[in-house]
Amino acid sequence: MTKDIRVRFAPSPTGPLHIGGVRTALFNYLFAKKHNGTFVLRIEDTDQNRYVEGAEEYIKNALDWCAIPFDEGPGKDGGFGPYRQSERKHLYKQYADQLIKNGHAYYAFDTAEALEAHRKDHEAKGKTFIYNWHNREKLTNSLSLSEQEVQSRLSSGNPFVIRFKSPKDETLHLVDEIRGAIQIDTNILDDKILFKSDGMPTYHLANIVDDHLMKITHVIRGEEWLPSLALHILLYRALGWDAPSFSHLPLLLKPVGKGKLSKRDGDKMGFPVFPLQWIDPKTNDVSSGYKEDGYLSEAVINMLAFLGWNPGTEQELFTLEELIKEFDLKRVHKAGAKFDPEKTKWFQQQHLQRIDNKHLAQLFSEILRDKNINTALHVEKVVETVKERATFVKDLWDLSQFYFIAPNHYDEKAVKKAWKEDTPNLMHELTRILNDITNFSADNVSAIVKGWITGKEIGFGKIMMPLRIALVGSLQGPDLFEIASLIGKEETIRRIEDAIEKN
RNA sequence: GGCCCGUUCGUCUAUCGGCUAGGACGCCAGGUUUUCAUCCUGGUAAGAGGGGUUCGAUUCCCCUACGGGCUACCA
Repeated sequence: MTKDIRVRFAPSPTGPLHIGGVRTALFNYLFAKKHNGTFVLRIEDTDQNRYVEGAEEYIKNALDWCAIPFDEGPGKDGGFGPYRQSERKHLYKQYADQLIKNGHAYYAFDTAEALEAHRKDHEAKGKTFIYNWHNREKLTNSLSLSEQEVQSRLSSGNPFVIRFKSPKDETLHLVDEIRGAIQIDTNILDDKILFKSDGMPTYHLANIVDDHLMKITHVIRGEEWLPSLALHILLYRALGWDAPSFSHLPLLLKPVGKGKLSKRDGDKMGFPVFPLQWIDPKTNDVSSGYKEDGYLSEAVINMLAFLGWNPGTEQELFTLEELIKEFDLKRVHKAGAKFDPEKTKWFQQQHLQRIDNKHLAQLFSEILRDKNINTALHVEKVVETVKERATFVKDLWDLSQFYFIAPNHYDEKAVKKAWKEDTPNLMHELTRILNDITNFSADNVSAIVKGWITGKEIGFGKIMMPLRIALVGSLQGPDLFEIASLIGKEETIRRIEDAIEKN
């Protein structure tokens, strides 16, 4: 029997979940579902100073909207809870103690000011201060101080941290599932703090302890963690635990310029960087979200999946189910990807087209309701005629409002181009023709009107263009006979008479 | 500065030693739509540079350049 696959998404509740975080969550989700595994959400709130009200709720709502729900997490215990690190606080200290006992960690009493002074000092000499074998003996810790001194400091309440004792002169052979073998010389590692003076573990300790306790088999996270991989592997070894497999995802970069994608890029270029809208609780600043901007979650997910991954075929349009079926970590690209808002729109447009007319009509009806449009028209038919030109559901209104509201003004350029001196007479004649039609289907009206035009031996444009102006108000829109048929004979004739009067 | 990761059209990417380097977005042109948009067809455009290895390198190795990340009692 193979081990059950368990993955986790472990965001820090320091603000709204960024689209890059959603991508990380998505890849974890896809991997888990592909292998019938479990997707765990763990809230990494060990830094109390950076905690932001509402951030956890936002994360959950975002995953919800994206339709990538977690199987286990806060409020959904699967036997490995609690899932907030702040609620697991009591668990970590014992492991830090164990590491001290085994000689893999030590107490350090250096103040932040003292360390800062060391850094400045080294910098002035053109060197980099690293708290490790180079100088740990010269600093204030349980390796340099006598045992009595350490005991007295501890019992007198002297603030301390616990640092990992990085091994000397060793070459680590690490494996990343996406990047392959990586070698690290342990001499360049610093003695990272595992346990803070406020009684909380740092990310490094909490992460390893929780991943172990929660039986995580595959760690899939952002590339910013790659430099910490050596430390993490060393921690597993020091604790005597088997390490999970690691995959580091490439980062999402700015559409233009240098660096990774940030909130400011979205503000500057006018595209959302967050799945859901976020209102900063302190400043009341509003950051736009894909949902509120009218994007379908399917489109956003599809777009995100293709940032750093591809199925190796030429298919680009995927449903979530298809993504699960095709997903493979081995096909994740290594290099960072520049975010492209234009392509996102394309995915949106494509996914909108895939919604069936009935469902789309339902979505559109909500907009009509908001606009107080009470219509006897068959909304599904309306949607059918304009759908293909829409990217967002909200586009449907601009594209089809003439169905519901007769034109109250006529596009000037169009009138100038198509409304000639003889037009009123022709339009009058047309109303008489239309009035005699009993079967007002698009096909029938089309056949009769076209036959009439042909018989008169005048250009189609002389009739079709003014008719379009009369029905739509401008020279655009779907097939004219479809429109006429949908709004019906009486309304069609009324609009033509209106146009004659007003032009 | 140090360490790690990366580098194919403007952008996202395919290619796992044989390439006329394929697809998608964007852009341009033509066609369909007797309108506009959609749509269809076509076009534009790429292996960072230099050394090796090899009969043959985009593909393997090295160097340089460039890009990215990390270098906190943040995650």
